[in-house]
Amino acid sequence: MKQKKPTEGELQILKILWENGPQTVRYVNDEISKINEVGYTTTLKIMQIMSEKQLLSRNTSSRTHIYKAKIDQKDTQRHLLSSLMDVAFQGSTSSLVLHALGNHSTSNEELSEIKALIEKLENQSKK
Amino acid sequence: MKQKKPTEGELQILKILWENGPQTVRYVNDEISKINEVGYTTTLKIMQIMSEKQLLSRNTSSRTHIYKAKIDQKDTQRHLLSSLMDVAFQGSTSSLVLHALGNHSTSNEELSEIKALIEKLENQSKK
DNA sequence: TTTGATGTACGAAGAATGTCGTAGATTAAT
DNA sequence: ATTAATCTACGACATTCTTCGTACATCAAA
Repeated sequence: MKQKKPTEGELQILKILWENGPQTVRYVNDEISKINEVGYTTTLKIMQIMSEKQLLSRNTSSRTHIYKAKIDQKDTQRHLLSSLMDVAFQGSTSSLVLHALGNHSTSNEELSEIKALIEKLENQSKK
Repeated sequence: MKQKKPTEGELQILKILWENGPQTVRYVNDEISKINEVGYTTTLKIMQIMSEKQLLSRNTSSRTHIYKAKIDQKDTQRHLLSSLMDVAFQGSTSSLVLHALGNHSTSNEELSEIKALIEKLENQSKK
Protein backbone atom coordinates (compact mmCIF):
# COMPACT_ATOMS: atom_id res chain seq x y z
CA MET A 1 0.00 0.00 0.00
CA LYS A 2 2.74 2.37 -0.92
CA GLN A 3 1.62 5.97 -0.94
CA LYS A 4 2.89 8.23 -3.66
CA LYS A 5 4.81 11.29 -2.72
CA PRO A 6 2.67 14.46 -2.59
CA THR A 7 3.75 17.27 -4.86
CA GLU A 8 5.11 20.55 -3.64
CA GLY A 9 1.76 22.25 -3.91
CA GLU A 10 -0.07 19.42 -2.23
CA LEU A 11 2.39 19.45 0.61
CA GLN A 12 1.80 23.12 1.12
CA ILE A 13 -1.89 22.44 1.58
CA LEU A 14 -1.35 19.43 3.78
CA LYS A 15 0.90 21.45 5.99
CA ILE A 16 -1.76 24.08 6.54
CA LEU A 17 -4.32 21.44 7.32
CA TRP A 18 -2.00 19.62 9.68
CA GLU A 19 -1.23 22.76 11.58
CA ASN A 20 -4.71 24.20 11.72
CA GLY A 21 -7.02 21.24 11.53
CA PRO A 22 -9.85 20.84 9.00
CA GLN A 23 -10.53 24.03 7.09
CA THR A 24 -12.32 25.53 4.13
CA VAL A 25 -10.80 26.23 0.75
CA ARG A 26 -11.08 29.91 1.55
CA TYR A 27 -8.95 29.56 4.63
CA VAL A 28 -6.30 27.51 2.89
CA ASN A 29 -6.20 29.87 -0.05
CA ASP A 30 -5.76 32.85 2.23
CA GLU A 31 -2.88 31.15 3.98
CA ILE A 32 -1.17 30.25 0.74
CA SER A 33 -1.69 33.71 -0.61
CA LYS A 34 0.23 35.21 2.29
CA ILE A 35 3.29 33.69 0.69
CA ASN A 36 2.38 33.72 -2.98
CA GLU A 37 -0.85 35.04 -4.36
CA VAL A 38 -2.86 32.42 -6.15
CA GLY A 39 -6.43 32.31 -7.47
CA TYR A 40 -9.16 30.85 -5.31
CA THR A 41 -10.23 28.35 -7.95
CA THR A 42 -6.68 27.13 -8.28
CA THR A 43 -6.59 26.10 -4.67
CA LEU A 44 -10.09 24.70 -4.95
CA LYS A 45 -9.15 22.58 -7.92
CA ILE A 46 -6.06 21.15 -6.31
CA MET A 47 -7.94 20.32 -3.15
CA GLN A 48 -10.66 18.62 -5.16
CA ILE A 49 -8.09 16.52 -6.95
CA MET A 50 -6.44 15.73 -3.64
CA SER A 51 -9.77 14.44 -2.45
CA GLU A 52 -10.02 12.14 -5.42
CA LYS A 53 -6.54 10.91 -4.67
CA GLN A 54 -7.53 10.26 -1.08
CA LEU A 55 -5.07 12.77 0.24
CA LEU A 56 -7.91 14.77 1.76
CA SER A 57 -11.41 13.97 2.88
CA ARG A 58 -14.20 16.48 2.93
CA ASN A 59 -17.42 17.19 4.67
CA THR A 60 -20.00 18.46 2.20
CA SER A 61 -22.93 18.69 4.56
CA SER A 62 -22.96 22.46 4.40
CA ARG A 63 -22.52 24.55 1.30
CA THR A 64 -18.99 25.43 2.32
CA HIS A 65 -17.04 22.20 2.33
CA ILE A 66 -14.60 21.41 5.06
CA TYR A 67 -11.44 19.61 4.04
CA LYS A 68 -9.33 17.44 6.26
CA ALA A 69 -5.91 15.88 5.76
CA LYS A 70 -6.40 12.18 5.29
CA ILE A 71 -2.80 11.13 5.44
CA ASP A 72 -0.78 11.26 8.59
CA GLN A 73 1.85 13.92 9.05
CA LYS A 74 4.38 11.64 10.68
CA ASP A 75 3.98 8.97 8.03
CA THR A 76 4.48 11.54 5.35
CA GLN A 77 7.51 13.00 7.03
CA ARG A 78 8.97 9.55 7.30
CA HIS A 79 8.36 8.93 3.63
CA LEU A 80 9.90 12.17 2.52
CA LEU A 81 12.86 11.65 4.74
CA SER A 82 13.48 8.15 3.45
CA SER A 83 13.23 9.26 -0.09
CA LEU A 84 15.59 12.15 0.48
CA MET A 85 18.06 9.90 2.19
CA ASP A 86 18.04 7.43 -0.65
CA VAL A 87 18.41 9.92 -3.38
CA ALA A 88 20.75 12.42 -1.81
CA PHE A 89 22.51 10.87 1.13
CA GLN A 90 23.27 7.34 0.01
CA GLY A 91 20.88 6.09 2.62
CA SER A 92 23.13 7.21 5.44
CA THR A 93 21.30 8.64 8.41
CA SER A 94 24.38 10.13 9.94
CA SER A 95 25.34 11.86 6.74
CA LEU A 96 21.96 13.52 6.64
CA VAL A 97 21.98 14.39 10.30
CA LEU A 98 25.45 15.84 10.14
CA HIS A 99 24.40 18.00 7.22
CA ALA A 100 21.31 19.13 9.02
CA LEU A 101 23.16 20.06 12.16
CA GLY A 102 26.03 21.62 10.31
CA ASN A 103 24.11 23.84 8.01
CA HIS A 104 21.36 25.19 10.19
CA SER A 105 21.49 26.87 13.51
CA THR A 106 20.18 24.79 16.32
CA SER A 107 19.53 25.92 19.86
CA ASN A 108 21.20 24.33 22.84
CA GLU A 109 17.92 22.94 24.03
CA GLU A 110 17.46 21.19 20.76
CA LEU A 111 21.00 19.89 20.86
CA SER A 112 20.52 18.38 24.31
CA GLU A 113 17.31 16.82 23.16
CA ILE A 114 19.10 15.14 20.33
CA LYS A 115 21.94 14.07 22.56
CA ALA A 116 19.50 12.49 24.95
CA LEU A 117 17.99 10.45 22.16
CA ILE A 118 21.38 9.33 20.98
CA GLU A 119 22.32 8.12 24.41
CA LYS A 120 19.09 6.26 24.64
CA LEU A 121 19.75 4.57 21.32
CA GLU A 122 23.27 3.69 22.38
CA ASN A 123 22.05 2.03 25.53
CA GLN A 124 19.45 0.09 23.63
CA SER A 125 22.00 -1.46 21.36
CA LYS A 126 24.36 -2.25 24.24
CA LYS A 127 21.97 -4.76 25.69
CA MET B 1 20.68 33.18 -8.22
CA LYS B 2 18.46 30.67 -6.56
CA GLN B 3 18.81 27.24 -8.09
CA LYS B 4 15.68 25.31 -8.79
CA LYS B 5 15.21 21.93 -7.25
CA PRO B 6 16.17 19.07 -9.58
CA THR B 7 13.44 16.58 -10.33
CA GLU B 8 13.47 13.00 -9.19
CA GLY B 9 14.86 11.78 -12.50
CA GLU B 10 17.48 14.46 -12.66
CA LEU B 11 18.60 13.67 -9.17
CA GLN B 12 19.02 10.06 -10.10
CA ILE B 13 21.39 11.07 -12.85
CA LEU B 14 23.22 13.59 -10.72
CA LYS B 15 23.74 10.97 -8.08
CA ILE B 16 25.38 8.61 -10.55
CA LEU B 17 27.62 11.35 -11.82
CA TRP B 18 28.56 12.48 -8.33
CA GLU B 19 29.49 8.98 -7.30
CA ASN B 20 31.31 7.94 -10.44
CA GLY B 21 32.61 11.12 -11.94
CA PRO B 22 32.00 12.28 -15.53
CA GLN B 23 30.46 9.56 -17.66
CA THR B 24 28.76 8.80 -20.94
CA VAL B 25 25.04 8.52 -21.48
CA ARG B 26 25.53 4.83 -22.01
CA TYR B 27 27.07 4.42 -18.59
CA VAL B 28 24.38 6.41 -16.86
CA ASN B 29 21.64 4.59 -18.69
CA ASP B 30 23.11 1.22 -17.73
CA GLU B 31 23.21 2.26 -14.10
CA ILE B 32 19.65 3.49 -14.12
CA SER B 33 18.48 0.38 -15.89
CA LYS B 34 19.79 -1.77 -13.09
CA ILE B 35 16.96 -0.37 -11.02
CA ASN B 36 14.33 0.30 -13.66
CA GLU B 37 14.75 -0.41 -17.33
CA VAL B 38 14.53 2.70 -19.44
CA GLY B 39 15.30 3.43 -23.09
CA TYR B 40 18.68 4.83 -24.02
CA THR B 41 17.22 7.84 -25.78
CA THR B 42 15.18 8.67 -22.73
CA THR B 43 18.26 9.08 -20.63
CA LEU B 44 19.97 10.90 -23.47
CA LYS B 45 17.12 13.35 -23.76
CA ILE B 46 17.01 14.12 -20.09
CA MET B 47 20.74 14.63 -19.93
CA GLN B 48 20.59 16.95 -22.92
CA ILE B 49 17.92 19.00 -21.24
CA MET B 50 19.91 19.03 -18.05
CA SER B 51 22.80 20.47 -20.03
CA GLU B 52 20.57 23.26 -21.30
CA LYS B 53 19.51 23.94 -17.74
CA GLN B 54 23.13 24.07 -16.67
CA LEU B 55 22.77 21.11 -14.38
CA LEU B 56 25.35 19.24 -16.40
CA SER B 57 28.21 20.23 -18.64
CA ARG B 58 29.49 18.08 -21.45
CA ASN B 59 32.60 17.46 -23.40
CA THR B 60 31.78 16.96 -27.06
CA SER B 61 35.30 16.65 -28.36
CA SER B 62 34.84 13.00 -29.17
CA ARG B 63 31.82 11.44 -30.74
CA THR B 64 30.73 9.99 -27.46
CA HIS B 65 29.98 12.92 -25.22
CA ILE B 66 31.08 12.95 -21.62
CA TYR B 67 28.71 14.50 -19.14
CA LYS B 68 29.68 16.02 -15.83
CA ALA B 69 27.60 17.24 -12.91
CA LYS B 70 27.78 20.99 -12.88
CA ILE B 71 26.11 21.59 -9.56
CA ASP B 72 27.70 20.67 -6.31
CA GLN B 73 26.48 17.69 -4.36
CA LYS B 74 26.74 19.36 -0.98
CA ASP B 75 24.94 22.47 -2.17
CA THR B 76 22.17 20.36 -3.57
CA GLN B 77 21.88 18.32 -0.43
CA ARG B 78 21.67 21.50 1.57
CA HIS B 79 18.94 22.79 -0.69
CA LEU B 80 16.88 19.67 -0.52
CA LEU B 81 17.28 19.48 3.20
CA SER B 82 16.20 23.09 3.68
CA SER B 83 13.21 22.65 1.50
CA LEU B 84 12.19 19.47 3.27
CA MET B 85 12.60 21.14 6.63
CA ASP B 86 10.44 24.05 5.60
CA VAL B 87 7.68 22.05 4.13
CA ALA B 88 7.54 19.11 6.45
CA PHE B 89 9.27 19.92 9.68
CA GLN B 90 8.29 23.49 10.41
CA GLY B 91 11.87 24.53 9.91
CA SER B 92 12.97 22.71 13.00
CA THR B 93 16.31 20.98 12.67
CA SER B 94 15.87 18.94 15.79
CA SER B 95 12.48 17.72 14.70
CA LEU B 96 13.98 16.45 11.50
CA VAL B 97 17.00 14.95 13.20
CA LEU B 98 14.92 13.21 15.80
CA HIS B 99 12.78 11.72 13.08
CA ALA B 100 15.78 10.59 11.15
CA LEU B 101 17.39 8.96 14.14
CA GLY B 102 14.17 7.46 15.38
CA ASN B 103 13.00 5.87 12.21
CA HIS B 104 16.15 4.45 10.74
CA SER B 105 18.71 2.22 12.23
CA THR B 106 22.00 3.91 12.88
CA SER B 107 25.23 2.27 13.90
CA ASN B 108 27.06 3.14 17.07
CA GLU B 109 29.92 4.62 15.12
CA GLU B 110 27.53 6.95 13.41
CA LEU B 111 25.91 7.87 16.68
CA SER B 112 29.24 8.79 18.26
CA GLU B 113 30.10 10.82 15.24
CA ILE B 114 26.94 12.81 15.63
CA LYS B 115 27.46 13.17 19.36
CA ALA B 116 30.90 14.55 18.76
CA LEU B 117 29.53 17.19 16.43
CA ILE B 118 26.86 18.16 18.91
CA GLU B 119 29.41 18.67 21.64
CA LYS B 120 31.48 20.77 19.33
CA LEU B 121 28.47 22.91 18.53
CA GLU B 122 27.61 23.26 22.20
CA ASN B 123 31.10 24.46 23.01
CA GLN B 124 31.06 26.94 20.21
CA SER B 125 27.92 28.59 21.49
CA LYS B 126 29.21 28.69 25.05
CA LYS B 127 31.90 31.18 24.16
C1' DT C 1 -36.58 40.97 -4.05
C1' DT C 2 -32.83 42.33 -6.44
C1' DT C 3 -27.95 42.62 -6.15
C1' DG C 4 -23.47 41.32 -4.72
C1' DA C 5 -20.54 38.11 -2.48
C1' DT C 6 -19.19 33.50 -1.96
C1' DG C 7 -19.26 28.56 -3.15
C1' DT C 8 -18.69 24.45 -6.19
C1' DA C 9 -18.08 22.23 -10.64
C1' DC C 10 -15.97 21.85 -14.85
C1' DG C 11 -13.36 22.56 -18.85
C1' DA C 12 -9.34 24.37 -21.02
C1' DA C 13 -4.71 25.40 -21.49
C1' DG C 14 0.27 25.92 -20.55
C1' DA C 15 4.45 24.11 -18.68
C1' DA C 16 7.32 20.40 -17.11
C1' DT C 17 8.58 15.55 -17.14
C1' DG C 18 9.36 11.34 -18.92
C1' DT C 19 8.86 8.24 -22.68
C1' DC C 20 10.23 6.74 -27.35
C1' DG C 21 10.80 6.32 -32.45
C1' DT C 22 13.23 7.54 -36.28
C1' DA C 23 16.77 9.71 -39.01
C1' DG C 24 21.35 10.42 -40.01
C1' DA C 25 26.35 10.27 -38.83
C1' DT C 26 30.27 7.67 -37.35
C1' DT C 27 32.79 3.78 -35.90
C1' DA C 28 33.87 -1.17 -35.60
C1' DA C 29 33.64 -5.85 -37.28
C1' DT C 30 33.56 -9.18 -40.85
C1' DA D 1 33.56 -2.52 -48.64
C1' DT D 2 29.41 -3.90 -46.57
C1' DT D 3 27.11 -4.60 -42.57
C1' DA D 4 26.12 -4.03 -37.87
C1' DA D 5 26.50 -1.40 -33.78
C1' DT D 6 26.54 2.93 -31.49
C1' DC D 7 25.86 7.90 -31.10
C1' DT D 8 23.47 12.35 -31.32
C1' DA D 9 19.62 15.17 -32.64
C1' DC D 10 14.98 15.99 -33.03
C1' DG D 11 10.19 15.64 -32.89
C1' DA D 12 6.04 13.72 -30.93
C1' DC D 13 3.09 12.26 -27.36
C1' DA D 14 1.08 10.92 -22.72
C1' DT D 15 0.83 12.41 -18.08
C1' DT D 16 0.82 15.29 -14.31
C1' DC D 17 0.65 19.80 -12.08
C1' DT D 18 -0.77 24.19 -11.91
C1' DT D 19 -3.42 27.84 -13.29
C1' DC D 20 -7.61 30.16 -14.31
C1' DG D 21 -12.15 31.52 -16.62
C1' DT D 22 -16.85 30.75 -16.75
C1' DA D 23 -21.23 28.91 -15.41
C1' DC D 24 -24.38 28.07 -12.10
C1' DA D 25 -26.15 27.68 -7.16
C1' DT D 26 -26.76 29.69 -2.73
C1' DC D 27 -26.70 33.02 0.79
C1' DA D 28 -26.79 37.69 2.78
C1' DA D 29 -27.60 42.52 2.64
C1' DA D 30 -29.95 46.54 0.94
